[in-house]
Amino acid sequence: MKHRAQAGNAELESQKARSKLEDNAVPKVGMEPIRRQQLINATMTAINEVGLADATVIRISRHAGVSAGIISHYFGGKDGLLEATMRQILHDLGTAVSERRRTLTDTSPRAHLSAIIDGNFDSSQVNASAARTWLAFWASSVHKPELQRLQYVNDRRLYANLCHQFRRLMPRDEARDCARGMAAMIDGLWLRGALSPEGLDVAGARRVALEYLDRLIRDYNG
Amino acid sequence: MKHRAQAGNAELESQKARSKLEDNAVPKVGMEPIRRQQLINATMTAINEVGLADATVIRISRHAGVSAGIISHYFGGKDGLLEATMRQILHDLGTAVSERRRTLTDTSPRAHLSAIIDGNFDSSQVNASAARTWLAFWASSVHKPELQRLQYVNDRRLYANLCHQFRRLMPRDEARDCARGMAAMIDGLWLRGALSPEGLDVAGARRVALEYLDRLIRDYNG
DNA sequence: CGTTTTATATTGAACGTGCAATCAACAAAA
DNA sequence: TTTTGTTGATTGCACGTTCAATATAAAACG
Repeated sequence: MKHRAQAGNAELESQKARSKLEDNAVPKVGMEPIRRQQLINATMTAINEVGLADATVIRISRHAGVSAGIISHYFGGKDGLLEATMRQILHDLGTAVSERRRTLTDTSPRAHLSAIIDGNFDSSQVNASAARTWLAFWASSVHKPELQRLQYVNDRRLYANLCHQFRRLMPRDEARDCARGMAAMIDGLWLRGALSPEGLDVAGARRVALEYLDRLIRDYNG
Repeated sequence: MKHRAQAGNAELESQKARSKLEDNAVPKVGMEPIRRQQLINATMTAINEVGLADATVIRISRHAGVSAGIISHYFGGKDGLLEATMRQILHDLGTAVSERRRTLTDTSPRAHLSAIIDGNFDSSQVNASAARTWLAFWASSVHKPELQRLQYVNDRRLYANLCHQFRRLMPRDEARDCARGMAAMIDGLWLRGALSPEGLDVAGARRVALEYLDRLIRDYNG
């Protein structure tokens, strides 16, 4: 398992350096996890470059350095790849958040809440590829039940986490509004970052979000 | 001018009632503004129904009760129609905001700011068609220069309006952060409303946004 | 007033393009 | 020999655009 993962990383790192000939000449076994990861990364790269509408299977597979047929082979089709890509992004977000919360020494509500905020602005999330892919999935999830389900689960998790921490500080109804507001603030900063040609100003976004957090809890806890 | 506009409304209102035969039998002059509006409305309806990716010219034109060729005739092509649709939405938003600010009796910063908030949650903006069309354009504006330009202008206008009002209450740097935060809050509530299957809870969104506003200005002005 | 001419409005079949998916063929590893 | 990995030409389909054809409204004319 460890070895395979390392081999995968090595493959990925040298992906651009390898020529097509080398690639053709070395069909090894155990490629599936490597290829899947390559294709997911290539999908984000392609969406960042030309948008979801023009991210064709040929374009994506070229970015991954493989042929187009591979996508159907490993993901059953383009839709499967897009779904896997969204899963990856959601998974990375979940990891970024829970990792920060796990390593907290301070267990106060404020500490948890700021860890949630920081996790949402983690570098794995705010780079141009991830941000624009997020945005594309937001838009298309509205009309694709499977993506909608993924988006909904993620959304509820963020809200529930926020609500639970605010609940430690204030009555239920107030906590609900605070969680609503905080979730909207995070998504809004995110959205504006994805739309901005310069990308998200992480420091600025964190400052605004944390200041909002402090205003929300000022009346209840220092 | 007045007559033509009224004829246009009459056309629009009876749009669904008229049969194709009637339609074919009555090619009148002065149809351009009517058709343009019909097609823009049909575009939003189609995007609401199946998303931007599946909003084909045939689907849109069927919604408008005309043939597909008309789109190229009046808008030069599908892209022209999409651009005109985004322009319409931005125009409606601008109108909703400036109308509320124009009729203010109270000229305090808080009154202006809450008018801006209310305008952004105006009924012309928060219905499912408009909200989902907004979302679709957000995503595609990233890769289409003309849509990006429109989106950017609108964005700066909101930010500048917010900043100007906050500036009346506090120093420049603080006002900037407040405007940043308020803009993110509005967009975030909007985004979450567009993603939610139940649509935007306008009353709840206004409450959260206004409460945030009051927290921001509490230290400076009652 | 009736008739011809011109301008405007609209259709829908035809066309070319570009896409995702398929699959026969091949290559290396086990 | 079987399993796993990969290619790329082929296929079929759906899309946006074009344009010849048609039909009415308005204008010009006698």
